[in-house]
Amino acid sequence: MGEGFLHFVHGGMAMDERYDFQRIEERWQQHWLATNPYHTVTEVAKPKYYALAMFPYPSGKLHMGHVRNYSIVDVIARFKRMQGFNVLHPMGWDSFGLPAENAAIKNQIHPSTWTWDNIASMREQLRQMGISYDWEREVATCHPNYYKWTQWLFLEFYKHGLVYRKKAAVNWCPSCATVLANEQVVDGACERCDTSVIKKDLEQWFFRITDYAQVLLDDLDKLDGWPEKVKTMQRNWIGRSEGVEAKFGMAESEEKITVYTTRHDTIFGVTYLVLAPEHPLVAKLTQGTAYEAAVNAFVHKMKGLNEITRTSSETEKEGLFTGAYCLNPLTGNKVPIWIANYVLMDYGTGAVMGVPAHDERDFAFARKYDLPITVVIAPKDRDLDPVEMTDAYTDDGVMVNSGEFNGLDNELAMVKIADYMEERGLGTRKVNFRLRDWLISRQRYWGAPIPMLYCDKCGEVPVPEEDLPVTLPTDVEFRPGGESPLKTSPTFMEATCPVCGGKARRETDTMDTFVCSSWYYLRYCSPDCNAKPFAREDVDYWMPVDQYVGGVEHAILHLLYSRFFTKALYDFGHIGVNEPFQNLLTQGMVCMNGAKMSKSKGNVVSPEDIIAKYGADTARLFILFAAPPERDLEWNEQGVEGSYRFLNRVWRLIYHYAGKLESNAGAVELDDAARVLRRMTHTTLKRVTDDIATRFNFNTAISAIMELVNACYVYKEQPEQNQAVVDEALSALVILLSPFAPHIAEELWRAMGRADSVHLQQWPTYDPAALVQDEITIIVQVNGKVRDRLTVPNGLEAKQLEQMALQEPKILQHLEGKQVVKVISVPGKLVNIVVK
RNA sequence: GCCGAAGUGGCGGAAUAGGCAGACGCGCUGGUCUCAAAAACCAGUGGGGGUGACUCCAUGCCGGUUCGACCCCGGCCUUCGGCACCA
Repeated sequence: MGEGFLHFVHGGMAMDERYDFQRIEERWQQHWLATNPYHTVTEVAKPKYYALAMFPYPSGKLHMGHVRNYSIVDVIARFKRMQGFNVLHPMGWDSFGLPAENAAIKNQIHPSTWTWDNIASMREQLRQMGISYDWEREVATCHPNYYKWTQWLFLEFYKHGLVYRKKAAVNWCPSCATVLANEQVVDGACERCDTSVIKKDLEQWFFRITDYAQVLLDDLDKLDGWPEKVKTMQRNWIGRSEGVEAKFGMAESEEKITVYTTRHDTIFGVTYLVLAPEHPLVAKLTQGTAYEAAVNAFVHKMKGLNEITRTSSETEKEGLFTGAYCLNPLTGNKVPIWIANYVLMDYGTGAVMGVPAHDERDFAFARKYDLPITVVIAPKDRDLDPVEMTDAYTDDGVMVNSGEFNGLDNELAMVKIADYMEERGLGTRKVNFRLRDWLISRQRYWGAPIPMLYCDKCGEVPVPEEDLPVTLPTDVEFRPGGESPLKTSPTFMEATCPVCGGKARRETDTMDTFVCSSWYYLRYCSPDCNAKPFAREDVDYWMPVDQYVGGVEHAILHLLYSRFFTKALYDFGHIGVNEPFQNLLTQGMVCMNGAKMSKSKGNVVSPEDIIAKYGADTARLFILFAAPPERDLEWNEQGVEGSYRFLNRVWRLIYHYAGKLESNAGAVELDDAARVLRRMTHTTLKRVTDDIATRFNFNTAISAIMELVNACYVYKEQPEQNQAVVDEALSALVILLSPFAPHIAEELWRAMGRADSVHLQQWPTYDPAALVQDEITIIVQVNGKVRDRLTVPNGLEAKQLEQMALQEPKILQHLEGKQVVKVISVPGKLVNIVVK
């Protein structure tokens, strides 16, 4: 046989007959804790690999979703490490946030105490999982050494004009008593607590993410390693559209109303115009008219409605005529101005034109209020009669009733009309985005304080860099209410203006926790850096993250904000990459009885219990075996027992051989059984390597390892066994198992007499020569149906196979009375005989 | 409504490039061992028909391409996820 990459088993550590997972896991966890074998440093000469799981909020308890997430990344990290990469695999805590503060109010415990206690217990649980983290890089966003730099970055964005303060109608969650970003409002409700969100007019801080809308959209095309689903969701969220802002002059004044439309080819068909109830012109148009009272009542009613009912497409369209008219810029026709619930003030211009013939929503509205319908685009195959129409016609067609544009395809008219309007000052082309600026102010205590001051003389003043961090005061009261608890701290509020030296007032709002999590992957590169948020040389080496893994629930929020941060920091010249995450894997949920595991559904299985009962290796193995990573996973305790049984089976196999295999005295001719086992060893090496490296299909990788174990058991029954072949198989087995079940693999490795760690081994490569089979099975089909199997020498050519197939008695039976039309012969695979 | 993903045994899932459908595991059935049980080990396990060698059916449904389709194309159905008055 070949020289083989492995040595022989000759007794190592004494081995228990029983697989005592508790003792084993504890032993190696202690060892890893003491030696931190996964500590990594920047080594420019070595190829790097940055493996990252989304860091958790420290709720205090690990759940199965965490276990799955971290197990997946750990396999990748261990695999890459064994392949010779310098692997960065850090862990930390997204540790600011509301639950800590709610606990403070409820239990009279300080958020800081609550949080750090939780971190301690979760860190312990992670250690019990045996994940290969570099614990020296641990970060916590609530630590002053971290949030100092969050504040520094805020000021950096401020300096570059990407942070501003404005008064705006913002989303307010009455239950959380704070404002929310658009992204945190789901179906008009708070994404945390599901309470209906209301609008409040407040002075708030914003990040100018809209400046990056176009590049955030464009660069999605570069992210080949991201799931299409996530990119689609981001594209959707950014919501780019191209259209025209058209100016409608008033019939009886000099006012102009600007509307935004993407269907300027239909402007000739405008029969009414609608303003958002909040539109500033509404009051002006109706003041002192007969319509004023009714319109005011309508506007008042709309303001009282919450976000859900107001923006749901289920909601009946409701509107009211204002009594005013404007003029169609293309036809000069008088157009009535309405207000309606479905027009939103914060998109476009807050005013839309109504073209019932070619827009579903306008059609419904026009039918309801009996507004005229003018057809301006005709389908090629029929005529449209406004009276007969039951639906708007929204497809392409030929222009009609459109003056000089009649007869053109509407797509061409789109261009011509835009040109026409621009030439005459009737409108301008405009690109619009649905993405809004990111509101980051939170009226809560447990967050990074926004480092700004207000001076009566100098106005808004940033806290100087040398005064950072602005630390959270401890003399605050926690009580439910709408004001930041920081306002209850006298020592915090009062400050000195760094510009004039006079009295200044501190900003009391804290930052959205998504700000903290938008750059933590950079801090991991140089967690101890004191002069900057991160050291340039470290970031240059480690970034981008090679593989990021987390739940799809962050598809927009965290992933979009992080991309924005990376791009901005790139533009400021602080980092050399403009996308943070090269490859993204969105793992599926952990379910039980068909529903996502959750407290509210009462179908939760605690990782602690599973680890206590079966051990971490079993838990990891099952969770990786039960489904591929992207797919939802159905938890099944019997499946867990299966994984536990498998580890026991491996244990007994090694136990059987440990100390009994002796050094082989040179090359021996292998018999059939030994050759089969050796081939199995090498096909398994290939399969497992491919499954991990190219597809992250850990479930099939584990299946392959199981098959190798089964093959070893079969070979164990051989009276004459080739010890070198067995040793090679067992060594491969333990190495292949090591990323999945690190504790037992280490224990077995040592029991096999190895002095060094299995986790420090080089990932083995397979011997292609060992895969070669002398004889292979060829299937023989007649009309595509399998009729026979032939065992033939490997390497026969098509013609030879065909001849052999045509001589088989079984095949001849099927050919009887038929005529052979054609024979397809694929060497190494099959022969298909087509008959009539 | 729009966008996306997925539908394969009793269950979780395999089939990597269009070539043996159901790997691996769970469950179940039978057996060995045992006073007995558990564990472990061995055998079987998609459905129908046949004593049998065998044979027919089968990857949500209908059609197509192909010597050959779980896989490619067209049309539907169902489930899940996202978006949802964005002008």
